[in-house]
Amino acid sequence: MLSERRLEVLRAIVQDYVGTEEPVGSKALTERHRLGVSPATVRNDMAVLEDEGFIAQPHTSAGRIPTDKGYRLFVDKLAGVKPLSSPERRAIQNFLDGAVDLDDVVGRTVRLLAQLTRQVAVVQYPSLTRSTVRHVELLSLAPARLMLVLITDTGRVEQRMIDCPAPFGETSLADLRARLNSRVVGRRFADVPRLVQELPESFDSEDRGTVSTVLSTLLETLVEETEERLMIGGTSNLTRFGHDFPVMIRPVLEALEEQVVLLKLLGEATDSGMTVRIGHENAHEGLNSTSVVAVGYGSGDEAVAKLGVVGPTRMDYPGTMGAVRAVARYVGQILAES
Amino acid sequence: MLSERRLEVLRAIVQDYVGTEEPVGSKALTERHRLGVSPATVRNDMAVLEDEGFIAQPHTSAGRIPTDKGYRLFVDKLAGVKPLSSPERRAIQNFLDGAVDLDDVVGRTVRLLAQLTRQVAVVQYPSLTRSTVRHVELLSLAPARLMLVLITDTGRVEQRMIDCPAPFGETSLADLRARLNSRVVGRRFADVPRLVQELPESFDSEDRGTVSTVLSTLLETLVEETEERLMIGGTSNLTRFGHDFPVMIRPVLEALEEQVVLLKLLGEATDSGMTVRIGHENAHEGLNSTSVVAVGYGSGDEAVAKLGVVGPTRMDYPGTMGAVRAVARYVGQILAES
DNA sequence: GCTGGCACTCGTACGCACCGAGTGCCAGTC
DNA sequence: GACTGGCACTCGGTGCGTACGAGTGCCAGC
Repeated sequence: MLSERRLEVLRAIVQDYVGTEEPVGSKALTERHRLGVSPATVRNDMAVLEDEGFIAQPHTSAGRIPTDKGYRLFVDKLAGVKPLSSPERRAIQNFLDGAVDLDDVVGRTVRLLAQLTRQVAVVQYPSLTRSTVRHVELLSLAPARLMLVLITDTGRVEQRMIDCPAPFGETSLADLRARLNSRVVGRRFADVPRLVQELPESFDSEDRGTVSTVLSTLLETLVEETEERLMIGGTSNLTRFGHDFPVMIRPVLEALEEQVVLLKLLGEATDSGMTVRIGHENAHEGLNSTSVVAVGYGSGDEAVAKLGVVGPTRMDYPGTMGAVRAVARYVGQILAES
Repeated sequence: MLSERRLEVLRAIVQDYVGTEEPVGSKALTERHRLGVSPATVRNDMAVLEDEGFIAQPHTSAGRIPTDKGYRLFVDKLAGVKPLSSPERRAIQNFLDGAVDLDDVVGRTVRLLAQLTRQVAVVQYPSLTRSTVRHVELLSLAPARLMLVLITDTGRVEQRMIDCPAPFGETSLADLRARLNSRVVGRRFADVPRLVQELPESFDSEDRGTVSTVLSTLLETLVEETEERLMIGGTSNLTRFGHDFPVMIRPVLEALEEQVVLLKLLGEATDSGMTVRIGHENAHEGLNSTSVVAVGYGSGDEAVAKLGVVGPTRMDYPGTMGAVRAVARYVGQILAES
């Protein structure tokens, strides 16, 4: 186990490196932090920290920089989450309150996060799996062509075309619409399949085919749309990545374009509490020199989706975590209100 | 007026520079192109071209590179639009055919364009102004709370909540829904205001307030949503920008994040035909070292939206223009079918 | 009007010396 | 035993001078 002072040295190294973006040496450390010991002692501590793999030297005769493992220890043990200032909180609330619909909420959230953290922000649209149904609408576009519109409690709307096996009268349509809604409105998506299972049986045999088609389209929509959408922003912050950035930035931009990668990234975050993945802890290779801070957010107690930021491993973890957590909370509130 | 050969020299310079990304000298030119004259003659021609402002030297004793004005002449007079190969055409069609809904069409288009041109692609969602109404749906969520859903012929769906001044019965609702649809379905958005103008008068006085509210919400939606959405992709292609790219890329990424800027950019493109804006021809400062190739696309004869790419001024104009034009055509077809 | 020749420019690459931040180690001190 | 001051050493970065060569402009000659 590392002594208290050595941890203190590690903390100081992380803080200085994050601030200056330059390898930090023993002398500078003692000058900028009241460690109460001489540079020589700090050097000894650094040697130990390096042996343990928490810091490294880019080359001999240079200062030390934290390794992924060093950041990990810093995040887990040495740093808390820095709460936002109250002006910041107010600004968040004001900014999010102006949103008019779900797209707008997500869009504003992305911009907000990117601005607060000066990093790339990723926000997942509220997931359908945990949402409930607000309304199902059926429209007749042509005698044998219907449109199914599904509205969720989070304000999301999905629509699908349906080609019916047989013409379907307005009365039957109204009937189906009413029965469908009475069964599923207010229910969770996960429960819908069970709830509509026996619906076709109560219809005339001539309509049964269409009813089945409608239901299977509905179920398909539920499943397909669980494949989530997301929005990203603040990519210009990548230019602040570092000196050797041209080579770093490419794979990151590429990873950010792969929605699948990002969804997996957010998906890996644990459901409750904040997840921080540092450097090589990220499964995707292109993100090996980035850290991801993610957290779930939701309209109620439960998380319906996740949001987070992607930035260089050399980031201000306490500040970033504070911003991410605060934004997630406010977005949750906004969703609950609407 | 420039002689035929001088134009030929300019064309050769543009082609070589686009290919090599290096200033091109007189000797190299004569070697790579059959100009039929000696380097010395080419040098004279180059001096003239430089006087006229078509090419420039980064520094004395370096080759020449085209100026914005040079590219302009190249695009206008010296180069055509390079048609895609038929395998490419087939690939486009196959790729776009798999789309399931509007979001998917736009998403696929962006990826396709980015991949074909190896540049940043921008696709505007089909505009509502020129679309027609496929259906208007009204749902009663609570006694005095309605939801308005507007479905366009391009497959776009917009929804709005409405708080009614007074409770609104199911019968009245059905009545309003029917009358509304009979008036506006198949009509262009621009015509809707006129068509629904006198609708409230035919309702009982107690319902009239609600009807007016509904109509004004509908009109609002039409107007507000004319503020278009768009999707961008292929930003990782920016890394291929050039050597001095860190300093170039930042303002470009920033510009790309400003939807307003992009919309203006596409908006400036003329309605019919392809628009190419080169370097400083772009109003936005951050895009002064990029060129924008944009074209309108639509489901019928008329353009409903625009798409295009943003890349370095040093781009393969004929190829890019070919790809943009081809993609726009196929997207138009897809939209017309659905 | 085109061409070959020639002097000139200037950016780049390379070698080299110097500087200084930072280290590791060791002997001395509390 | 832990800390400190001192010291030799390493090595990347910087500045400078030189050599090189691509490319130019100009001019005389065909």
